[in-house]
Amino acid sequence: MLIDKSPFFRVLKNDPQSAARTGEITTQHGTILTPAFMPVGTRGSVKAVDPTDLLKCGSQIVLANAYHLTQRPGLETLRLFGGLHKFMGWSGPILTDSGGYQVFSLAALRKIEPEGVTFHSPYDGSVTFFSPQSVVAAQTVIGSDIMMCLDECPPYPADYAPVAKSLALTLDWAAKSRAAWDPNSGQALFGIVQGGFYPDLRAQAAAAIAAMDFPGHSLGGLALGEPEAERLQAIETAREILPKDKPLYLMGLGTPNDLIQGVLRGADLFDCVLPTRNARNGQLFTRFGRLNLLNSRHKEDPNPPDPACQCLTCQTFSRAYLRHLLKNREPLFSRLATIHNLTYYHDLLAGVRSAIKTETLAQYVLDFYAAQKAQDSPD
RNA sequence: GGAGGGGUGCCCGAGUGGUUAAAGGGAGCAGACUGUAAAUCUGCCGACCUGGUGUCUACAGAGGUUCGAAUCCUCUCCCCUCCA
Repeated sequence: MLIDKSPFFRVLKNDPQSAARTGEITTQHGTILTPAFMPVGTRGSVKAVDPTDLLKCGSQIVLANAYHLTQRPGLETLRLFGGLHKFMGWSGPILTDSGGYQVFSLAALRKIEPEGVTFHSPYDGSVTFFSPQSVVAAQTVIGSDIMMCLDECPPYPADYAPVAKSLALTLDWAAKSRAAWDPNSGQALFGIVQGGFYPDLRAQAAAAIAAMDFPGHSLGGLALGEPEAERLQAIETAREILPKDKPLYLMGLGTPNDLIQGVLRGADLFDCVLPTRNARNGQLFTRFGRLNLLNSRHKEDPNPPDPACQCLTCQTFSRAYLRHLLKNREPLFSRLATIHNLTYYHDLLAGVRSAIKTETLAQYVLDFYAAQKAQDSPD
């Protein structure tokens, strides 16, 4: 019997004036409307909120981290529970990062070799070796719907030669990851385009990754301190080379501005710790800029963080009360702030999807910046 | 009534003759945060003036010793513990 199998990715509509598009990614755990933002739940938990909160915020897919999960709780525990979905109580799609970012963020604790990376665990000091193959295997146990290749995320700034050398390693690992992946597993594997901010290296990376025929593509090594112009150039360079019938994921991005600029350059997926981390640190993203609830001017402010926001936090609580919770380290603050920031991020991209469909994206973007400018915003 | 201990900046708390406007916390104020070793980190934090090797005020109060005191001496006020 012939089964009509949905394609992994489908573009529903292209924006006539930019590279932006809206589409859908189909996984075994559900469909993701793109462009989409993925909240970061490194250890199988988006800090401060539970799966019910996530659904209410508009989260369609969450990100977890293969490196951290292998350290704790460990693959045996996850295997016992039948994968991360059941373990964490999230039945929607999951994307796992490989641990490539930890090659960057835990630079003092790892050693890179041609075959892989040796990490000294920040948890207990134990030593673990990660190869491209073992990382695919780990993500298979985790059961993520979208897996990432092990890569090396070079720091910024970096000279040409070391970036070129790093890229060669990442491309070698990508080929090995691709070979270790079972295309019929129901789990997708994305190749990662590195190359720093040298256009020829980015282009070379994009071409090489495209040739390996992954279900989707990621751009790594972004938002490491480089000027925005360089970041956007790197995205455009890769976008021109990568096939447009596959989803493009901008790893680690970003600010609301990064999301808009990414969308305009054809990005479909984003993830970033900013909405969740900054929430816990008292900073809320709103339609009119960032709001630091620590500031004393909110001490007696009866207004919600964002009057136009429909989230639980904005519908129920004042800035003054939220500031009170924050200053007294009440655990409730983290949840309420995270709910708001995630809702804002998801609303921003829901608006983008809608605007692309109605061919009003240009106006949507203009309105976004006009509103952001209404108050001081670092973006 | 007797014996002993103690009073330090908004709060707690180091410091027992000199580089002390006075460690360290906390509070307060501001900033940062981009594939999470982050409910974290950084800066400011006596007052004043144009941020300077500037002026003034300051370690319960008053007086004294000394070139120099939060630090030593005397008295006063207050607090705590134990014995009556």
